[in-house]
Amino acid sequence: MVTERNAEQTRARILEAAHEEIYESGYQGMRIETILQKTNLAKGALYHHFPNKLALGYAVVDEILMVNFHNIWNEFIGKFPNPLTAMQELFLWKAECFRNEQRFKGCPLNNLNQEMAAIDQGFHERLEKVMASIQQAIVTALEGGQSKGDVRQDIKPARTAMFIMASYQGIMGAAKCMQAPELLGDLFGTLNDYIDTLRSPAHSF
Amino acid sequence: MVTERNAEQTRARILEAAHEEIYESGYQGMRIETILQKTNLAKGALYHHFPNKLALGYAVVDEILMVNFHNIWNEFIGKFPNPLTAMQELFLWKAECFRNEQRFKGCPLNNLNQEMAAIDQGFHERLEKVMASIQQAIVTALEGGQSKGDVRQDIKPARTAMFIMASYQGIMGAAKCMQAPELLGDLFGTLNDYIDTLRSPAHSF
DNA sequence: TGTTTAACCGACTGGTCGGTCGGTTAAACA
DNA sequence: TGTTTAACCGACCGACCAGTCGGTTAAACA
Repeated sequence: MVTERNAEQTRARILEAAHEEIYESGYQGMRIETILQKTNLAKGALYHHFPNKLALGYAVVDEILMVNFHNIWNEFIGKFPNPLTAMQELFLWKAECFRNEQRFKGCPLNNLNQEMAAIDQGFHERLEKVMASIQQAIVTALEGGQSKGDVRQDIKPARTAMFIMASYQGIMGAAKCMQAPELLGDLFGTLNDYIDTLRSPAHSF
Repeated sequence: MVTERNAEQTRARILEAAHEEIYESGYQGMRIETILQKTNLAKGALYHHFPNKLALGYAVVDEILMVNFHNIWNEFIGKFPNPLTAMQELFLWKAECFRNEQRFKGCPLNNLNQEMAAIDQGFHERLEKVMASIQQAIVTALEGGQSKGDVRQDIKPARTAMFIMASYQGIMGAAKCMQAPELLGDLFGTLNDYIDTLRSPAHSF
């Protein structure tokens, strides 16, 4: 049965449009009006689903950014048993994704972080949760690698995971600033060189 | 002779207040009204020195961010002959600077980059210029280190410089996001471990 | 089919904020 | 000391934009 009104789907469309707009212009630069145009909705519809702009922003973090990361991460971690290789492949894939971007907008999570983490407590809490979730995923993968003998025993997973995450975002940010996604290949290549130094030397014999 | 009106000084005070406000709230979050309060000036005075908000933002990049970086860089590069050591010391000093920050606001340059580089062409051009200037400074230092035998011959200065710069900003961004400047010690420590791998092996003998 | 309800509509509002403009005053200079 | 000019003042304007609210309509259900 076809229904012209579908609350859940409408909500999802609003969220998706908001995500795009935040990625495009930042949270503060996002305009409700633009979202209405993109979704072909009237203002009342949007404010029926979200109490205000801030709640919409929060929902994008909780329901889009969090989910997107986990989908990609699980895909790569499932494909490559060695977590170091999985990360390296993920980075190379990212570099490939954006290679021909005409206007490279960087990492959505990093963008929001830089813009809002120090300004708004609610954003800070939610973004920190996403970051912690990513870090935890990397830590778990590294620990798994250590017990399998793929990863050096002497590295501290928490510390290493945080550094890789930070470098990743820094790289995306630098390429965005230069408006040069073609730099991603080199930059992730250098990061991957570092990741190679984390491999267990046992494999060299 | 004491003058109550000093155009140059007034302009500098406006610039400084604008810089603080951008660091505090981002360019889009910066309010002209706040700058007027901070400087005890009327609107007419501000618009006498700057045609509009955008020009003020641009001037902050050109005249504050650019200068601040070079001052710090020259200080460390002058103090430590080995460029790798100079960078490591600079990072450790930064970690120390922010250790007890109650609200860690990250790197001013990175913040503006993330917020404006993809939105506004004028900001992009100016910020790219600052980034290129930093990269060039690192490249020059690395090349000097190579000819002195302090830095491995097989690394590519341009590529390495860009990676270090990206990692630096990523680290500042991650610590900002977590609102945890105490992480800087660990993160810069890990970056410094990487920098150690760039030292010329000749020194081991 | 009548009733209820939740989804959706869109004109309007109220506050915010960048920017203007006619004026005032300090400083430099003749 | 009179004149000019640039520094500075601050009331006001108008555009923008998040959010409201009284209404309308599709869908579910009795």
